[in-house]
Parts: sequence; structure tokens; C-alpha cells
Amino acid sequence: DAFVQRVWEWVDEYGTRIRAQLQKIGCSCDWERDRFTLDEGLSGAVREVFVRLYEKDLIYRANYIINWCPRCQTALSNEEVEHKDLSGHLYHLNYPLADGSGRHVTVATTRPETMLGDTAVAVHPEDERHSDLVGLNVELPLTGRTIPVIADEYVDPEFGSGVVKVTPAHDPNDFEIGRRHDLPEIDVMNGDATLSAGAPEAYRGLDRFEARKRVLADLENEGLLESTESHEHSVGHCYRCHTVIEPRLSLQWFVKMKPLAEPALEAYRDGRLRFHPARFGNIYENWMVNVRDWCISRQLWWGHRIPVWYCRNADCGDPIVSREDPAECPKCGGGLRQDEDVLDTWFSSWLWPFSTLGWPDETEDLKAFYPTHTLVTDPGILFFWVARMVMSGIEFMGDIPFTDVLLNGVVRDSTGRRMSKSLGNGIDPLAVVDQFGADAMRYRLIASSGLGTDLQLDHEDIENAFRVGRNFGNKIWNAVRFALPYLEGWDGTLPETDAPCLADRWILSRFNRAVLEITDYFERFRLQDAADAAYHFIWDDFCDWYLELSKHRLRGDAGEEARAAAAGTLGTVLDGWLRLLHPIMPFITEELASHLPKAVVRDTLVMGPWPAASAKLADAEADQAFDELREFVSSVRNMRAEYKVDPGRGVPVVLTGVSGPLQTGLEHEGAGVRTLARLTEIQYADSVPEEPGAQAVLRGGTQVFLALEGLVDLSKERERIEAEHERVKSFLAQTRAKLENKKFTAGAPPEVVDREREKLHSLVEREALLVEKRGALSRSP
RNA sequence: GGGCGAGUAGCUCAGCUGGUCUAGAGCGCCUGCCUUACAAGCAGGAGGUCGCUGGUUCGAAUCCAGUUUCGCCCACCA
Repeated sequence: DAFVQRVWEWVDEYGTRIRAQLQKIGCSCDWERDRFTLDEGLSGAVREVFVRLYEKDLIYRANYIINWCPRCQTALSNEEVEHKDLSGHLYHLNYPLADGSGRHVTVATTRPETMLGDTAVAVHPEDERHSDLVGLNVELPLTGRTIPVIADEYVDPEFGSGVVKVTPAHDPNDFEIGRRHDLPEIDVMNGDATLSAGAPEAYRGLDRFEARKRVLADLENEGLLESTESHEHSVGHCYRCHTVIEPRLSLQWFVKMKPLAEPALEAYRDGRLRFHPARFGNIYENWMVNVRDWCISRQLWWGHRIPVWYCRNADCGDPIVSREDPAECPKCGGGLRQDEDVLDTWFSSWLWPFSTLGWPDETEDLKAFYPTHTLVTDPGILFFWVARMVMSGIEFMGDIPFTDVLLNGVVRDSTGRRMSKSLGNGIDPLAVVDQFGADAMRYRLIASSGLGTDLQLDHEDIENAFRVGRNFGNKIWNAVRFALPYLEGWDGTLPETDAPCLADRWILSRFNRAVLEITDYFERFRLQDAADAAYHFIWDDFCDWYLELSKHRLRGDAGEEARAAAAGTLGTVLDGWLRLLHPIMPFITEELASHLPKAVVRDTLVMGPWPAASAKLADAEADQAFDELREFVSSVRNMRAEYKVDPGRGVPVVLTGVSGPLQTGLEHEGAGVRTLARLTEIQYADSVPEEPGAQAVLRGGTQVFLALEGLVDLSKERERIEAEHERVKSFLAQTRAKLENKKFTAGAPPEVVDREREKLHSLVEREALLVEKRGALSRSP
């Protein structure tokens, strides 16, 4: 509660400050330029990290071509740029040679306005077509400038004319070429992408797209626009305001990434760091290998100020990087000016695994919770966040922050688009929580997205999307509510009995298997399978069969010893199962567990132990007997439904050739079975009665006869038996063909062959019985 | 341009190391039930040539190759 209180105070405080700030500057949009500083919370750690990296020479300031959003007027990192395929134009421009020969070279560009900043044209050094040009000059149209022809390996002779215009201040590759050849860098644009004083006077002040039209028109007038062709290419856009970005030469702060990436890559390669699903490891590795320096300065009004100061006295010296705000210049005592820029938000996020625990102080929390085990996150921020947390963890804590990274799927709408606020196709989680409950939402999300796969939900039909979770919550709520009265006085143990009843043996065996399965699924991050296993255990096995069969014992109808045994089993299974489900539906399981007898639940589920499997509970005999019991009940129910027997009406059944497991099952659970199938009695006979009735043959060979005088239509019964016979026949044919194939019996593993033989054996028996029945029916009137 | 994922019932998804798969679940659909935990439930049922083509194998939804559709990530080709 104290923590939540603190969070709300923080939100209030900063919310108020943000609103005040926005009002002050009359801002209705988030790209207006102003700033305020986060001077609390984690900024101490952020500043510490900046200073340490700077001292290790891992932070530097440099002029470089960065991605620039002219609308936000800030630098963007590569990850903040989204590329969209657009159909645009490729323009071919002619630049006349300056030797008066009348010859020209042709260059291609998608951004003609940048030609105003060209400072060379380049050809490949081994391109024989153009080797005579190298060293000559060309006249740069519209500018009155003359620029050289240079040779550089970067140029691809296969592409276009093999001649490239070089604009060092407006293109990253050209920038590199310019540095290699010591070319001037002419910046022709302002921060808002209007043409600057670097451009000829005629274009100054024009917006970049306006300038593009003007340049093209002017070139056309001079006969220097060779041609225009349509061109598909991908164009970078700002991830926030979707404006086309402009590569821009500017002075920014960078983090050197190679030295940080190497140990982070090593951690993955030697297996200390694992990704689920594993394929994300390749993506991580690829990024780490090709990592580029990280531009961390942003020209925004929101964020941590860069802890760098400059002396107002120009020429005084290096920037001052400091943990404390310096009052004056340590060299000359002059006034200082702090760097205007703030840090990229990820520069604080990458410290999250330790900065939130009090770092750089050596706190108890830090000792207890660093490193942790699993990070669960969206695959979209693998580079932004995950990779960088690994790097900072190794750099500042000496160890990776977590060993396992679980990348969950993305929720999409019914047409497959990612849900987002701007598309308006999202689902408000709080509305879902209101209508269906937090657990219902959580269950649905976990249960329908397999490891590494996305999930589609229809945002226009929330009912359909989330009712599964709500219904499941209701089901277990009702089941526990039903069970609670029978658990009064239960001491939390499983009673020792000489002759435990079959249903108890079976549900315990089944529960034991559920513990093993679900534990295994969680350990392998197969959350969907864990949810599915928990769901079917409680709904199908526990509610539909175990509870129904145990009601009479729980009421005490079978005596005190049987009641206590049933109650103990009921409690043991429920208590353990609530723990298994707890990670998936934390609230409802915690609530329900709190109603179990105090002797059992001493602590909350979230703090309590995970259920342990016990080999003693595994019971193959009970499993098989129960399976056959279930098949028997189902077959009776099916026949009753086929012949539309009044649900309230009990009927007798006659069994012939009862299999061993079913015999065992009926001896122990006959009373319960009669209730489930609405049977008045279960008779055993050596042969099937001659009178008309509904018949079935179970997998174990048991023949079931339901005397339904007056209800059974012989032709319908013939059809039923016929259909059943056809199914068994085709299955039998397949099995037989397999076993007659020498290559199969020789090549397949012995246990597979044995299994097929057993299958064949029981199928042969069933088929014979069905043939006999079919014959009998066709002889009947 | 490079890399990756997905395509299985009307819908949303499972099916992991090829053989209990005669391919499952939930929702939806059809039939019958208000059976004292639960009608947001119970019981029964219908519904699929596993995107397409070829290959490997005794055996393929599963492995391989090709192909097609959708989606994602990465990338400086003017």
C-alpha cells in the first residue's frame, strides 16, 4: 500500500508539472520545443552511468550524419526510424564538365534539392568508362560552384550511370566519402528542413519539398534534367510523428557500442543467456555483431539533461562532465552553460535491472534481486531494451541481469493488424478487467498464444474474446464453493486407508500427472500448454467425473471412513491444483485458497510452495479401470440420446464378456456409475439377450445391451451397428496392412510394433462381435 | 535486397524428438436437459483431402525442396 501510495504521489506531482508546463508554452501538441528536467528518481543512476562511460572513453561527442526529424526537431536513433515503402521518383541530372568540352556526367537522386550541397561527384576507381574523368571538375548547376570528380570504392559501377553525386552534409555514405577525400561539408538545410544560408539565395527559406520542385524546374529550364523515372524505395519516417526524416549533419553524443557488445554477445554464445523462443537468439546475435554506435542525445523538452557543462568563455577548454552540478568553470572561474540536450529515454531504461534497486548504492534489494531469472517482454524492443540491459548489466554489475528472456506474442486485431491507439483498433484492458475480471483476461491471453506466436482478438466483440476466461473463473469458483463445506475439519493431510476407493486413487494419479506436466510446461515456458492442462484437469477430470462420483461419499452415505478419505482427497487435489493454476489466474486462486481450512493454507499461494509430484500416487491400474468406466458411461449416454430416452428415466443394462479393468471399476464405483448413466441396475450375462435393444461393443471387448422395449427401431439399430462396424473395419484394415508389411515389422521400433499387435488383437475381437450382432439383427424381424 | 514466422473445423488456436493421430481444444452450430456447485451449466452430436506441388521414409500435419498468400524484423545502393 505504501508503495502504491508513493507511485500515485509521483504521478500527481509530475502530472501537475507536465500540465503546467504545457499550459505555460501554450502547447497542444507534443513536439513543441521546450523542456523540463527530471531531477528525481533514477536520474542519479543515469548521471553516474554517463560519467563512468565518459571516463572510460566510451562516450564521445562528434559531428555525424544522424536521423533528424524536422517536425520534432530532434535526433533519432536508428531504432526510432520506421521504414515505409513509397513510390517516388528517381531523377537523372546532368552536370556539365568544367573543361568547356560540352560533355556532361549524369547522376541520379531521389532528393534533388540536396544537389545544392554537393561537393563532388564520384566514380569507381576501376570503372574504365569514367577513368578519364577523375581529377577533372564539373560545374554544379544552379550554384555557380565547381566541384571535383573523385574515385571511391563505394560507388557501384553496375548501378545507373556509375556516377554518384556526393553530398557529405546530407547523406551518411556521402559523409564517409567526404571524410575520406577531405571534401567540404555544406549544410543546405535548417533544423526545420527549410533551406538555409548554405544554399544559394534563391532557395533560402523554402521548405525542402518546395525546394525540390524549384530545383527540378530550374534544372529543366537549363536543359539539365535528363529524365525522371518512377521508383519504389523505402523512406525513413519518425516513429512518433511519421514525418519523413532527413539525414542531417550535427553535433551529437554517442556511446561506443563495440566494447559493450562483445561480452554481451559472449554471454549468449556460451549459453548463460537464453531466449524463448530460441530463434530470437539469432536476431540478438546478428544485432550484436553488427552493432553501431548509439546516438544518445535528443533535442526534446522531456528527459534527463545531459550532465555536461561548457564554459561561457569560448576557447576555454574541454566540456565538463560531472556527477555534481558545477557552479563555475574550474579552469577560469567563468560562468557555465549546461548542454541543452536530454538523453534518449532508453539511456535510463537500459539501467532498469539495477537502477530500480538502488544502484549505485549497495542496497539489500540489489543483493537480493540482481541478477534475476526471467525477463518477459515484447519482441519489438529486443534491441531498444533487452540487448542494452544485458550490456549495461555486464558493464556496471559485472554479470548479466537475467538468464532467460521470454518474448511474448503480439496481440493483433481480427484483420491481423497490431493493436494500437492511433489505429483505434485496440482493446482497453481496464474495460476488460471491469467486465470479465483481470484473471479472465490473463487466462485468455495466456491460453491462446503459443510460445512465439501472435494472437488475434476481435476488438469489436470483446464478449467473444474473453468469455472463455470468465466462464472458467466461474467454473472453478463454483467447484470450490461446492467443495468447501465438505472440507470443514480437514487437517490438510491425505488419510491412509487400507482400501482406498477407485475414484480417489484415480484422481490422485491423474493429479500427480498434472503436477508433472504443468511443472514441465512452465519450466519450458510453454504457458499455453500449462493453462490448457490445468483447465482440462479441473473441468473434465475433476468436476465432470471425480466430483460427480464422490458426492455420495462426501455426504457420508458410504460411512465415516469413506467420507474422510474422500474429503482428504478432495482437499489435497484442490489445494495443489490452485497452486498449479496460480501463476495463470493469481487473484481467483488466491481468494479461493484463503477459504480452505487454515490448517492447510498457512501462507498465500504466491509465497507458498509449489506442489511436488509423488511416485506413490501414480496408479496405472486405477487409470485403466477408470478409462474403461468412462467409456462405458459415455456409450450408455450415447445410446440413450440416440433413442431419445427421457433423461429422467432409468433403464437396466446387461453386460457380456466384461473386461478385467471394467469389472474392477464397476465393483468399486457401481453405485456412482448407475447415477451418472441413469441405470436402474447392471446385470451380467453369459450371452447377449435375444430381445430388441441398443447395443455397443467397448474397446476392451465388453458388450453392452440396453433393453429399450418399444423404443428401439430395428433398422436404426442396424445402421448404428453397421456404422460402428465400418469404422472398426477400416481401422483394422490399416493396422493389419501395417503389420503385414515386413519392412514395418523389421524397421519400426519393437514397442511400436507391439502396440500395433495389441491394437490388432482387440480390433479383431471387436470386429467379430460386431459381425455377429449385425447378423443377429438382419435375422430379426 | 537479406532474415524470420504463420497458413490445420465457420472463428481463435494446440498438435514439441515422424508411429495411441481413425487430426484435438475453446467459441460458434445442431439435439435434449432449469438433474439442489455451476444454464456463464450438463449430456449427446455434426463439422477438417492439415495452403499447393514434389521428395525422403515401412510410415508425413510433423522432415526436405519448390511454390503461393499473409505478417514481422533488418538493410546506406544513389
